[in-house]
Formats: sequence, C-alpha cells, structure tokens
Amino acid sequence: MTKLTTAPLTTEQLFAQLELAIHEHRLTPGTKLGEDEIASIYSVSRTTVRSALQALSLQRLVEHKRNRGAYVAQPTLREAREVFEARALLEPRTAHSAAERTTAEDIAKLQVHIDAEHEAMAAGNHGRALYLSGQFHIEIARIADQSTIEAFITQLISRSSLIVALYWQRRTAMCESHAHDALVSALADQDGPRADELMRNHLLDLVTSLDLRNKTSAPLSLKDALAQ
Amino acid sequence: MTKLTTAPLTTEQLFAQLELAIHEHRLTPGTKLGEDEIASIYSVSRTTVRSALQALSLQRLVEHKRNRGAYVAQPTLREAREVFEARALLEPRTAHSAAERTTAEDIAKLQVHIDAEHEAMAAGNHGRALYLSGQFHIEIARIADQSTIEAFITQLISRSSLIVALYWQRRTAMCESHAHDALVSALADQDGPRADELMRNHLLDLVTSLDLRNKTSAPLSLKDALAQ
DNA sequence: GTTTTCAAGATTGTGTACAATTTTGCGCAC
DNA sequence: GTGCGCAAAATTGTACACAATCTTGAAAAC
Repeated sequence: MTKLTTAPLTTEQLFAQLELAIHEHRLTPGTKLGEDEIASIYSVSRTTVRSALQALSLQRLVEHKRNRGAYVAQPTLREAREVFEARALLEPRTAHSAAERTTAEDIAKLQVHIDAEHEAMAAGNHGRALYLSGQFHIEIARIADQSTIEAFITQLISRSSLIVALYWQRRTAMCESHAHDALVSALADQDGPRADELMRNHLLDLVTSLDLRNKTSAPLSLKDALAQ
Repeated sequence: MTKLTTAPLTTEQLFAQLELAIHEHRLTPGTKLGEDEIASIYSVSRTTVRSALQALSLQRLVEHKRNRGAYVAQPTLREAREVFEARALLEPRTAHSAAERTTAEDIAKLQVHIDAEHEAMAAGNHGRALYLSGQFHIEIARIADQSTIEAFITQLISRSSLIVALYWQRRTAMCESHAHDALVSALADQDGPRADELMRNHLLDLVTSLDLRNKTSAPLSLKDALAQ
C-alpha cells in the first residue's frame, strides 16, 4: 500500500504486511498463501516468505498443512470460544492494572486512537476500523506495562480478527467504540475496578455480537468443503 | 541423546531437541547458539537450524540479536516477575476448570507423572526433575481442555525454566512435588475451588523460592557484562 | 459408464552458495 | 604505552537449486 520504495522487503517487514492484511480482512480465512505467489508479489525470495509464514503460523494466524501449503487460519467454533475465554481471563485484570498507572500522555494517545477509529468508521473503512479497534486493546496492555501479557493479548486480538471475519453476524453494529470511550474515561480517572468491569462487559458484548452457537458445520470456503 | 538413527532431523525435531536441552538446563541462559555449530552437531543444514531457532525465538526461549546471532534467553528480573504474574493469572483458574472435568485416566496419567518426578529427584537428576515438574503444569492445562491457554502456559513454563536457572536460590528445596500431590488429590475429588487455591499457593511458593529482589545489577554472564 | 491406476505437473521441504554486516586482530600514529 | 583505524576473518541474512511429497489429469480395465 504505502510501499513505494523498491528496496527488498525484510522478513519482519513481510510479516508485518501479511499480518496487517489479515487484520484488515484483505486476506480472509481459508485463503491459500502460495509461497511462489507471495514471493513474486513482493519481489523477495521464497526463503523470506517461508520465514514470515512460519512466524505467522506460530502466532496461529496461518495454518500450515504439511506438504500442502499455508492458509489463512480458520478458527473453529471451539477455538473461537477459547480465544474469548482467554481474553476474559487476561484483559479485565490488565485494564485494572493499566488504570492504576495511566498517565496524561497515555490518555492523549488513546484519545487520538479513538478519533482514528471514529474516522475510519465514518469513512466506511471497516477493515481499518477493526484493526484500530484491536490496537486499542493492545494499547491498554501496553499501558499496564506487562510485556508478556501484552504479547498474549496481541495474539488473541489477531485471532479475534479472524473470528470476526468468520462468525460476525452483520445485524449488530460491531465496532461501536462507545465502550472504548468509557474505558478511556475510567483510565483517566485511574479507576481500576471500573476499568475491570467495563472491559469485562465489553468483551461480553463482543462475544454476543458473534454467532458462536453450534452449527452442524460451517464450511465457509467452497474449496475447503470440496477438499474433504 | 537417544538419537541413534542417522536419519536427518526435521525442523520440529531439532526444535524439540533444543527446547528439551534448555528445559533440562543442559543449555544455560546466555549460551551462544551458533548456526554452523548446531548444524554440524546434528548433521543438518543451516536452513533447518535457522528455522528451529526462529521458532524458539518466538517462544521467547532464545534471543535473536541482529547480525550477532542467537543466544539462550536471559530473562531480566522484570521479565521474571511478569512471567509469574501471568502464571498467577492463568493457572489457578485453569486448574479450577481442569478439576471439574478430570477423568480417572487423567488421574492415572498424573500419578505416573508424579512418580517419574520423584524418581528423577531420587536419582539426583535435577534437570530432568525440573522438566517433569513443568510438564505437570502443562498436563493440567491439557485436562482443562483449553488449547489456547495451554499454549500460553507452555510458553510460560519454558521461560520459568530459564528463570529458575538464573534466579534459583539453592537453599530452598525447589521441586518438592508435595504441592503436586495435593493438586492431584484435589483434581481427583473434582474440587475446583481447592485446586484453584492449591495452584495459587503453589505458584506463590515457587516465586518465593526464587530471588527476584532488586539487585543493583545481576550480570550472570561475564561475556554480557563486558559487552556493555 | 464407472472405477482404478499411473504418470505428469505443481508445490513444499531441505541443502548449498553468495552477499552483507559485524567482530577481531594487527599495525600505525601520537 | 595507549588509542585509533583499517583490513581480514567469521557469522548472519538472503537468494537459488535440488529432492520429496502431494495433487491432478487422462487412459485403460472392468
């Protein structure tokens, strides 16, 4: 997108490009990620592509089928529930910690972030809005100053993006960052318990806006349905 | 060790070998992991070695310094605290869930595990005992049937092994798997709250058996001290 | 007409070679 | 004698080439 230089991408840069594309739903679950294809698109060698794909695989963003290639991951219903259970375990407490050490700069940063979210929404760029919405949660983890938990949450956010792509029921207005506004308010007041509670409810809202009920089977990619 | 076949190792196998060596403290924090060196030891190409090292790096078991090579990670005091805070957040609840769905087979498996721990301790094989002690926690996460959280705990256990290597104060008897016995008992009774409590205390005991107090600086590797 | 088999094509997994960067050792100046 | 600088050696990062495995298509047998 914003890549105008002809300098060859490094592994980390390619990783970031692919990660962003997945976050913004330009790459949807089940999409095959052919190594030669990506290599030619970005003008890098397959070695670099493989390295980036392995990293994405360890973050559970792509699934590696032995001798069959890499595909954008398709979290099952079970995995989807697991991801949100893990988030429910980690994020409220993290928001609590974050509130207790929020600085004025943090608030300013979050406000800018939320403005960008609103802007993306207004522009109808749902992919961008979703990405920013996720980054908001990561930002809170960063404020909590817990890099280990932040890394976990980052992974969970990424996977949540895949889950949204698969199980979002369109009738609900997903990214109403109303909840984010309230969270910033709680953080500004350094009100740990309120931030905890708000985050807990926010996650519950997220889950209910998804359709995680048992379906007999939900093969969203024709290709995959035929493969079996 | 038990590698008698001349078949070339695959990436995952090499990863497992190195991971185990780190868990068992045969590789200690700060050790340089030269690519050519490992490649010749295991008779594989550097490609395979790099792949395994990248995977270990993403699990935070090795640190990759750009153009300077891979080293067995040296968690800082701060990281050490973070790891155990994350464990305190994840494991008690996971033990709670596990207790509610423990089967007879699970108990049998855990009992075998504990016996192996005792045996390794009796044999004075502390590395092995430490490894098994970690596996016990992972096994509980597996019983809880939460693969996502299990993956997180697995990583935290691995890093805990590094932390023990760095910050264990020898005067305490580390791996007294007394606590493990009690946990198995709680699981056998399907007593969730008790398992939760036991796990919480067990983790507290672990932390206090480490020396995570602030030191002005704790450069455990001469090399690293000189490098700065 | 359907099923099975086999070969050709395509794609991934691994090994090797080259380029870039860093480290290191010696020499020289001060 | 100490400090700086440059060149040689070593090590990592990337690109390329080959081997192994899987998919695909058609042809032949039933």
